Amino acid sequence: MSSVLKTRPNSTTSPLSHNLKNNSNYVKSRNRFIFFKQPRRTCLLYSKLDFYSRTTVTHNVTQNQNAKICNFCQMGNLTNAMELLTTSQRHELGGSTYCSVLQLCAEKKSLEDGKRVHSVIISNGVVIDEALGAKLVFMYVNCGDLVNGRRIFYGILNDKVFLWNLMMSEYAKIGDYRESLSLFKKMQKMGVLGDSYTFTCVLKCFAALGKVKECKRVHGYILKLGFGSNTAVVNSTIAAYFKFGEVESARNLFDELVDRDVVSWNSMINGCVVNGSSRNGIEIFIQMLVMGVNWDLTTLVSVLVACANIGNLSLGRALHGFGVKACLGEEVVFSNTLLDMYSKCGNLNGATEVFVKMGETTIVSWTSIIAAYVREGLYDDAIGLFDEMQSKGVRPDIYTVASIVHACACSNALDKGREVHGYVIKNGMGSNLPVANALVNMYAKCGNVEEARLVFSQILAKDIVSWNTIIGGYSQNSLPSEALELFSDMQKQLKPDDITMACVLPACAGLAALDKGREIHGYILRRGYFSDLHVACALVDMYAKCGLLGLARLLFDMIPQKDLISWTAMIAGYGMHGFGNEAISTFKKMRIAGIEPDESSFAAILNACSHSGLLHEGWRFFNFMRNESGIEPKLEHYACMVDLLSRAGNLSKAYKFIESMPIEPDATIWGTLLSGCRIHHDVKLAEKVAEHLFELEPDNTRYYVDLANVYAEAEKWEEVKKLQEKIGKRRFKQNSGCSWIEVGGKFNIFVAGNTKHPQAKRIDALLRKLSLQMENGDYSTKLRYALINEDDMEKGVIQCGHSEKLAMAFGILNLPPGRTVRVTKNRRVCGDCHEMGKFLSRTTNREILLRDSNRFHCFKDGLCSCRGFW
DNA sequence: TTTCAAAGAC
Repeated sequence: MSSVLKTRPNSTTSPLSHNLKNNSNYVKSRNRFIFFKQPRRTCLLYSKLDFYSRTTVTHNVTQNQNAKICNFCQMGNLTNAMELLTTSQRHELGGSTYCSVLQLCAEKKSLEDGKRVHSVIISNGVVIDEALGAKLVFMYVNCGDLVNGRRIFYGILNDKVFLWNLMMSEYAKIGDYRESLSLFKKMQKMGVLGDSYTFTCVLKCFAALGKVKECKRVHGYILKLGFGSNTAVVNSTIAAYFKFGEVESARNLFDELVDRDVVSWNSMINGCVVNGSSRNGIEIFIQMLVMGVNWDLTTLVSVLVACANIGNLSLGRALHGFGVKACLGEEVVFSNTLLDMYSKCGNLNGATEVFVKMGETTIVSWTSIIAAYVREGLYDDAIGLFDEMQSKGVRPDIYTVASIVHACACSNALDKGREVHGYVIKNGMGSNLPVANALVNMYAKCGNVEEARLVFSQILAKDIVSWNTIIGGYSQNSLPSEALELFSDMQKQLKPDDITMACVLPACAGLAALDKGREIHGYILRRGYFSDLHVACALVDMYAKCGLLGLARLLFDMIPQKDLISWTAMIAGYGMHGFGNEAISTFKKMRIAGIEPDESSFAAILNACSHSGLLHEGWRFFNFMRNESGIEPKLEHYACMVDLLSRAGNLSKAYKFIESMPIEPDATIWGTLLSGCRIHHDVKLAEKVAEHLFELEPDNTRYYVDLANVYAEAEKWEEVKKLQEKIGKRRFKQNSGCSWIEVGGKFNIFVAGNTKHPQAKRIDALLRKLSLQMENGDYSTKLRYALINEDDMEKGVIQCGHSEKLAMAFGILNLPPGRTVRVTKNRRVCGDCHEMGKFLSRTTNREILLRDSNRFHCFKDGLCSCRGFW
């Protein structure tokens, strides 16, 4: 083995590459158990075989013919050897001649010739004794025909351990570890004693099958048999322990190993790297250098992977130099690893340079360069490379497919994603988990939840990634109930991890499912997941959206390394609760902490300003964003500004502002101005604005309702009637407005005019009583609001039964005195209910927290925290 | 010995 590595790494005239190229046995055999491949051992074995041939096959043949054939064999001339063999008479051929030709067939991997030799042997009636049988087995196995190899092997019942090893290692090589191990059992039954090669193979098989106990038992057996200091055996024991994550045991074995070879060192380095301690792997490599141990291609590859894992570009570059000096530059595996290292260290140029300079490329090279582009967010380029690769006849494998599907997911390329899905099905890759999971993610990210669910349901052995992906998919597509349902299904089969938490918490936030959120928080604390930034941030967001702003702040303060997203979550939390000034001071603190806002954090701060009516501050942020941060405002930013202007009564300014926008205003922008018109009773402008809206979204009921209310509030009843008729003719499709309240972990959902609830009568009685009190007291019912509401559209009747009112009344009736009533509504709160909320809070001495689709309303002592900004 | 899949803010 070490003969390949005579060179010192720094030698400029390194024959390493030369050796690697000319000694084809080396590279290909590195990971195989088969000992024939090792030059020295090969000779040993061959001489053994020849010995058997010479001693056991009878020589009653013409020496001349046999000598000729053997001569051809020695020269490697299979064609001539075959011709002579097939044209010779039976009596002219000796046993050793068949063996020589079979040997050559095996070397040349010519199964066809090998089979012909076999049939000649049969037709000549030659007795297949142990030696000839062994050669036949060797030929078949070496040519990849394990079935025939095994048939003959069993026929001759050979007790020579090397043949058993051959069979076992070949089965292990093709991944049939069970067959390999069953051979080992048969071998033991027959009383054939295993040698170091046998145990190396047995360990490899048990390790591959994940059989920890069996590996340890074999380890004990090995020690008993005295193989405890055999380097090859210890090397595979080290590898086995690493496979099970028992880093300490592996380390101890290595430390106690006297004759360490390069494989021992490589096993150590690679074991550390795959067990998540890349730094230790690098340290061991350095130790190797210090001690002057020769390294090889495998060493460099493992250390490069370590560099990629921890982003150590400078060491990666140094290793690049090492490799080139050692003439490994032409090794495709080296280049592939190098390419991936540059990419994972964030150096796309380096990766591209390696790729371009590569003489020979493989599917791994293509996949790595595609993944490099995906990593940098250059999805279209990645897809372009994918197409280019295919046009060059390189067929994508599961790795390529998983990468490209991911690119499709990130760039919303549903059509391309579907095309790749077709390729996956056609090529039977659908059962590969990373591929299937990537597909689920792609469909979900492209907003196609049904197809995501379909692919998910077809995965037979779903893993944690599959579950997290589908739960996250539902969360992101605003289907929180489905996400929570899947979360509970998942718990029946798997233990959720930190990523599950980050996937499911937004669903709790979406539903304002405080009890569920608290339960998950408990789980997070028990498992120590709070240290994960994603989890912590999702938790802050969840509490803010469930109305516990103080707790959100407390948790936010506990995050040691706050990033842009956590700051933004907190700013948005303050904003939706109407704490504009706190949002601003948080924004300032963020910048002091050295974190610069992006367009999302500007959206959060502008929203906060608009929910608190902070007009001047809003403008300041807007200008700062445009002029100093150099971020081009998007629709959501413009919407905040229109909101601020129009609420403050600057309606014509707002109109001009919209007209001056460099991007096309959407319905949300115009809708915001229409709301402003309603607040300030500007009928004329409202009509003008509504025209835009009816054109942009003719099926959206909300804008008809808003305009109708503008008319109603101006007491233009004729116009109201006309609009109602217009509405009546249209058939609107929409989700119904509903409100819900969580009591005792159970959701109570109310829709407008709901009379089917078990407590409907009690609720109705309470609301009637309160309405009467309102009319008699300070609260003159704002009838104008009640004239028409979006919720009334479905029922067609105006009634005192809006969902949020029902939910608030239910909360008061069912929650203990003093407990805050938390209600969530999927649309904006109606004015009538808003008044009722204030009144309820005073008469029942309760705090009522109502979250509508826009923000929080905290009703307390007859007042609302929104101060009219909603 | 190399290539792949899941999470947080607006």
